[in-house]
Amino acid sequence: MPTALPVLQPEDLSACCSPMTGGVVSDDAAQALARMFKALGDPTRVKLLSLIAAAPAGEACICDLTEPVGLAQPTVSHHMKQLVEAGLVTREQRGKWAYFTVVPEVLRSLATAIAPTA
Amino acid sequence: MPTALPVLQPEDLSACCSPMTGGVVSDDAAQALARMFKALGDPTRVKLLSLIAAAPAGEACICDLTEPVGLAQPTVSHHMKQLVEAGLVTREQRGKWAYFTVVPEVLRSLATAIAPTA
DNA sequence: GGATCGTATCGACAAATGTCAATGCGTACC
DNA sequence: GGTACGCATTGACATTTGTCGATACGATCC
Repeated sequence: MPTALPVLQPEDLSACCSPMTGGVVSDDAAQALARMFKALGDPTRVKLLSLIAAAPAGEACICDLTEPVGLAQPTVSHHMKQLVEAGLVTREQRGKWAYFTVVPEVLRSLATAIAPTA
Repeated sequence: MPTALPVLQPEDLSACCSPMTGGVVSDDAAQALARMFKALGDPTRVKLLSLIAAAPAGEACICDLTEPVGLAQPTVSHHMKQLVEAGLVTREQRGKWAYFTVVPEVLRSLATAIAPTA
């Protein structure tokens, strides 16, 4: 990363997530959308998101995720950082553990952005 | 690309596109989903998809796309190949021109896959 | 304070990605 | 046939990405 993009905030959704197929998107919107899609563009991260969503209280810590995806802890931590920076997941520190939760509004916005208008 | 993955077919959708957040996805589903998301994980390709969808008959040739995205013709061709291989777009040769069209069913499936169940 | 545990960061590395100039391949038109 | 045009492929390059071991940071517990 050249200059460390800021974490995407839910407030940015209005600027990005009108349907992609309902008219040419602006450069900024394309950038914001691509940022989120890129975060989902790795099988491990798709699985991580799915694991978190399916976890008991809709939240999971790194220790819950390492074994299911079969990767080393630093690698999982790295992937989670990507998901957080894309705004798809939030991170909350509780004691020694970091709990991750999906952000449904962002997923919903992404879904509407991708759904064809026709 | 190590071994040139086959082009994703719409028939594969059932295997991949149940909601990501409605239970842990299989490795195959994660792979298929990530493949499509990765194709959308570049601002240029988001814009290309948007341009095609917004084009007069819902179709566009490379020559229509080069100028709006401001990239060289081989680069645009390369990006289009990615979108086609991900199954998001189809390619049809008519005379000298190659016409590209979005595949609404695939976009719809992707949208439902990403939409939170809760 | 010291030990332990869960995460994050760093450094390194191979592999993949985005980009372009040059070139090849079909198709249309003369 | 020859020429022009649209597009794909190739080769090259810098950048980014996914991965891990080693290490650092913070919180908890003794």
